[in-house]
Amino acid sequence: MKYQRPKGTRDIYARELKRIEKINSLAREFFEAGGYIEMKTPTFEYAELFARSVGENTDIVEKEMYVFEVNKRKYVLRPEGTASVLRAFIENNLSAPARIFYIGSMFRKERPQKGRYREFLQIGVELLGEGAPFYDAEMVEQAKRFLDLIRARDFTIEINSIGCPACRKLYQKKLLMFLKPKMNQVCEDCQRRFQRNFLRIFDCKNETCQQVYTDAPKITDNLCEQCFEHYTQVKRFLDSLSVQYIENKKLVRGLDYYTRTVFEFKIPGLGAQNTILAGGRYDLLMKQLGGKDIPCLGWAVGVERLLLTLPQHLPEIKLKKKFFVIGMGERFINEMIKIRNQIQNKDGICILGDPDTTIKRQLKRANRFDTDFVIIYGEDEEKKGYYTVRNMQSGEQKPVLKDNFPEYLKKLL
RNA sequence: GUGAGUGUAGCUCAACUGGCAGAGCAUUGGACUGUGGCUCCAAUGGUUGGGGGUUCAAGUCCCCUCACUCACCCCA
Repeated sequence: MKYQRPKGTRDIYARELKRIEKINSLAREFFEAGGYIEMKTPTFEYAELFARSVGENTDIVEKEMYVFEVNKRKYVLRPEGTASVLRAFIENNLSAPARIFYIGSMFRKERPQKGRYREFLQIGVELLGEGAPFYDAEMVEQAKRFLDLIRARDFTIEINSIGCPACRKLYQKKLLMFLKPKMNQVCEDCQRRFQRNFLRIFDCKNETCQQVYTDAPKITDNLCEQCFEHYTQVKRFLDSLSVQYIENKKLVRGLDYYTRTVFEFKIPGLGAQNTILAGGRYDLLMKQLGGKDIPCLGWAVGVERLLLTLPQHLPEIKLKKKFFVIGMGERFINEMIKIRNQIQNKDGICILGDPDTTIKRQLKRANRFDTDFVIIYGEDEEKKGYYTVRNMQSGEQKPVLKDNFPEYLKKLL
């Protein structure tokens, strides 16, 4: 094999592509009905943008971005959508509150595994300029409705509050006091995590680490008064909205910019990558990127992971009927074309057989193409002025007068 | 970046302790000259991922390398 696609990328075609397009179009309708506008931001951005938003010392920035340099300027293929949307919001002087959604490829240079690619599709939404707890709850409810719409099943909703920098600072001290004597019991990764992004230790998959953390103080129980009040109200609104959720005090986020409410939607049976949708509040990011000091929140869903969880036939895709035109000799070409055009104009799928070959061979082709109906045209048909229409499933076959064919077609389609 | 597993025909996979590289499906042709699927017969199809080594002999053992898969890190 001479050429191969780059590691972690996919060639998407036929049914798979149709399913993705279907999800995308459902998403568009869904978000537009909710008053959101679609935004397309560039696939690449200046590298600084993500260092500042996602976090200087997250792995995404340190080792997972596709960085390239042109004329001494550093660019990256975007690893996520939020930073770009905020940048665009600021740069285009949009007014808050703004409701924006996006659909597009993101890029991360990770080792691929199940449900993980180096180029992957995300659908995301951002609600810029709303700080009230009602909107936290509404976004969770919106995410749930979206998954319901595309008929994802068996997902669980986990929520938590990771507070603001003020409560986190006090909490960090408390956690350190608890963990200091136990540091030698946790894995190397956790020791490193504690230095860089200390909340992430709760994400560790190591069981002995988790045992240590079970008794550790949680950020959720150490929120400042305002954050606590906010979180309480978010949960109250979720109850009013009849959203079933699990409160997971160990739930944290990998990106640096999150504050207060965070949530993840998980589905079992996906291997290690069981989070299909995630989001939360990021009240400080807008200002950090040079915009006004306004609170924001959002979520994003990984399309590939989503598709892994949906049964093959979902989302429903209307199948067009397939036709195959058999001509019994080159001199029937014009009539074959005429038949084909009639079918295609009425939104049917139609391909032509090679009139130089036998009817047997053409039928075989038609069969392999998974044809619904075959139209046969040859000397007999010419003489008597009809088309022979063969139903490939039942094998039934009958002559249809040329004049009646458009009418007959309508019934078949 | 780290670890484990797997690479044999277009696809799915066999091949004992190192001893002639095979089967099913698919493809092509025929049985069957304007009628596909089913059946039967036959044919085509291979640098065993690549390179090196050990050996009389390597798909099999050793080393290197590439790719894929899963997991870790990280994350949707």
